[in-house]
Amino acid sequence: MNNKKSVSLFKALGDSTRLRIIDCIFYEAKSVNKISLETNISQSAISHQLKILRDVDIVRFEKRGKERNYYISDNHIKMIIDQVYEHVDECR
Amino acid sequence: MNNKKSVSLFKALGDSTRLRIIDCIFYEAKSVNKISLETNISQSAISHQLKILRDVDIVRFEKRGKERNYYISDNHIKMIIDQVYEHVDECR
DNA sequence: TATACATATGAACAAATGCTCATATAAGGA
DNA sequence: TCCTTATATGAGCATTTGTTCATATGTATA
Repeated sequence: MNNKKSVSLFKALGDSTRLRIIDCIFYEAKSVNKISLETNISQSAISHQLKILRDVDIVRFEKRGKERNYYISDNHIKMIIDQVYEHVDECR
Repeated sequence: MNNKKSVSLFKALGDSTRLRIIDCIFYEAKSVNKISLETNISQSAISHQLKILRDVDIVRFEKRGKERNYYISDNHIKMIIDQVYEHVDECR
């Protein structure tokens, strides 16, 4: 039927918390704790939302001791997000 | 705060029904009825969802008699959607 | 103006979503 | 091994979302 993966991808991006997380790690990988501190969103909420972002492969992590450093999976995703930001900026 | 407009845009795209509507009118404007017939989604549901797409300016319409011919607002939006389709196709 | 067709809209309801709180798991250091 | 720090996860709950059904609005034509 309709492209399920695209829906999931858009859905994952269509949430304020998740977009804030994405912004937060857009240019450098960060631990869950750091994301939580910088965004002022609870650790639990961050973890829950990171799982959703992981599931659609928007983010991945690298282990570093007991930390997990999350980053945006690839540049294509970044480009798409950038395009949307550009688009909404243009429109006014 | 976080870019509300981007969230709304992604959210609007993150629904199966709405993406089917978008696919349906991607290359040519169509009336609500035609969209309803081609997608096999009720007229009411189409109307409700078109409102959401209108609100974030993903679609617009042109009156043509008693019909309203809906189309994708601009090419930037189309490009973004295309990019996502491309992206999910690549990933497998 | 009356009728028919096209579209929009409100209410109601079920399903999905996101948060918090409590707790589990994982991993490094004493 | 025990403790501490970092992260994940499940349950519960309130909110949001998408659908249907019924009806309203809008517009052309007889």
